[in-house]
Amino acid sequence: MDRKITINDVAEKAGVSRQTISRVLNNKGDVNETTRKRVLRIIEELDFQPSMQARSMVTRKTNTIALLIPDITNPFFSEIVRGIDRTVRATNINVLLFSTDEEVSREVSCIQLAQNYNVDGIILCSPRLDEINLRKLISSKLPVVLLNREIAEMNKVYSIIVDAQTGGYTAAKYLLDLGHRSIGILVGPAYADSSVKRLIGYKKALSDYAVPLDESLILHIDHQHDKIHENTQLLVKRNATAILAYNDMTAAKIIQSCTEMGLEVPKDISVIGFDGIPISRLVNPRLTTMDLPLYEMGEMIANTLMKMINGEETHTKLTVVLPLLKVGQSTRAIT
Amino acid sequence: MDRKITINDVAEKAGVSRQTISRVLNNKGDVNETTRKRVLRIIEELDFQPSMQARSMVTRKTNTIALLIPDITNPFFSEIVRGIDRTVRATNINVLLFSTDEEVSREVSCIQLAQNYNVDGIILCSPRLDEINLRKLISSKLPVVLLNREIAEMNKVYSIIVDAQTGGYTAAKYLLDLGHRSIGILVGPAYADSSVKRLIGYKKALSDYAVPLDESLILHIDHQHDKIHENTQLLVKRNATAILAYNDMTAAKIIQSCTEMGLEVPKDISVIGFDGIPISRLVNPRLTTMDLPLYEMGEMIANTLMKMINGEETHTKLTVVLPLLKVGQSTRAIT
DNA sequence: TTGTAAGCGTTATCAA
DNA sequence: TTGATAACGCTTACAA
Repeated sequence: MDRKITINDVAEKAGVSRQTISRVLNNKGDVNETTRKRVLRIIEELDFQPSMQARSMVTRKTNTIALLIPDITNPFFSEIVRGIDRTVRATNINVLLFSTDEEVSREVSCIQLAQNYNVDGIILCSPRLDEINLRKLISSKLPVVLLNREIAEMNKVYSIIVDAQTGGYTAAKYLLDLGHRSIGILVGPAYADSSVKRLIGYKKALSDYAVPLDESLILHIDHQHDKIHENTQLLVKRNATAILAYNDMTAAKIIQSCTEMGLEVPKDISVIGFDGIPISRLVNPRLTTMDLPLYEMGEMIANTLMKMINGEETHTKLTVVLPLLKVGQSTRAIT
Repeated sequence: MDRKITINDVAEKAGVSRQTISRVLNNKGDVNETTRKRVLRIIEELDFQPSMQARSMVTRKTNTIALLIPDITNPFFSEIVRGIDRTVRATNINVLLFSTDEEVSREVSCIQLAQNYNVDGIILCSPRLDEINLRKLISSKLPVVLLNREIAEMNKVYSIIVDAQTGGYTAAKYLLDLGHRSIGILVGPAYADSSVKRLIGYKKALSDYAVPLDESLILHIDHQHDKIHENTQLLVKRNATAILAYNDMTAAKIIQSCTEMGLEVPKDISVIGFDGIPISRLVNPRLTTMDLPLYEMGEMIANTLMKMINGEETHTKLTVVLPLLKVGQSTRAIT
């Protein structure tokens, strides 16, 4: 039964103390060049892998961050995760991934877990987590970055949020400019801040154009059972000439539903997405969407967290990302 | 400066030894019911989070597995990851995610890192990693599961692979049955086993139908700079009436290129995808594709790895997953 | 330039 | 039912 090779095995074989091995490992303190070479050779020979656990215990650094997101298969998140991963990688930090499925109980236990792991920092995307648990987390010494979640009077936390209101406004305004007056909107669950904000923007645009608000054109979808098809049918039945989709994935499904109903996009009905994920360019017709710099958002998140971890003061407490209109072929002027 | 609460703090406050706290924590050994209650209350009060590092050091279990994949934004992987994550979660195991971008040097260092973390097991998807490094990993005591990679005479490892050959054969046969005789194929890089196998299946189908092989219809694409548009143009110029795509994402891009060239899919040209990712149902026209049970593959991978970790003998050393033809609207019979 | 001793926070083992 | 002691593998601080 072969035990794992430890620093002691290396020390013994090299005929030096384990402290010297440690010095070689960490390039710290002076080590005789001959000794260093020999130690390195022996490390290689024995295929010695220093234990991060043991190291963490004394350095109080794990070089690991926790990442809590609802669903890794959602391209919105996976793009951001890629940005985060690529960025932290350069600093030898690794990512512990927790998928939460937006279940609050799971989020709470994942946060606990992350703390058990003594991660150096945590990135949290969780629209539903209650304020009490959120504040508790932030009050701990652990550096925290929030994605799409703001919290008042907490200057120990950094948030990056999408300006959903302006996004909703811009998208609606664009359709209004195209002549649409009956615009349906499919937003996310009502508890999500982004849904609320998106609706405010939408309503503001309508009112700016003196278009009376038709509440029946506002529909909410649930993350789990989305019922896009039913909702699209409803909106069509209610004479919507354009639809603001919850996100690009939803937009693609809406277009599909329209096609199945014998409607052509954008000839018969316009559809506009949100997020600007890679797929938005691949569906047919190419989506008009509110584009977000997802990868770059991941970079910003990671960079800020790393600064916090290193104890550097960050002046930025909040980054607001503005979605930009990217015109594709899923919208057109009404005649 | 508030240190982290340790088991000793709890012990002191509860007026018992730390061993008793440990017993309560692990439900191991007898503890007086009154004591247990008190200890639990104090744990709650102090918000004590046991350190996994310290625990791991003595138990030699980290409850963590490493997951090495090329790219998390690729839906093929993110679906599988979701299956893995959901499955291991039930056993209180967590996932350390390493994105490798298919760079061999990074793969090697990630494997090292995973070992530094003393993970309990590792899931590896790395078509390019050299056999020497791979065998070295497998020879260690660490349980390993390979995705889309077989290795000979190694009965310490479990592989799950897609039957790319049959997949290529079935797809090509389907197109041949539809009357196509000039079938282009876009496969992945030549070093990837899956590309080679896919081509073998494709060629076999052609020969079964006595269709002469036209090498100019076989194109390889690179993971990084895919040049789908150029390749599609080439195939069209060479009079392909159908194209077998590398995967669904590629298929969507091919369709887009065709559209830009003024060709209609499937009227003018048929396109068939591979993998059956969710997007295949959302592009227009809906993709005909070789469908794979990605989520379930993730489950299988996770379950097998957990068995290996628990020291249970697994009779299965290899799972071959058969892609099934799922007819959509991107293909049609030639007249 | 190198070595010795102590300690990180937990569990295992044995004794009480 | 509980406690004392050693051990896990490493780094830090100090001494040689």
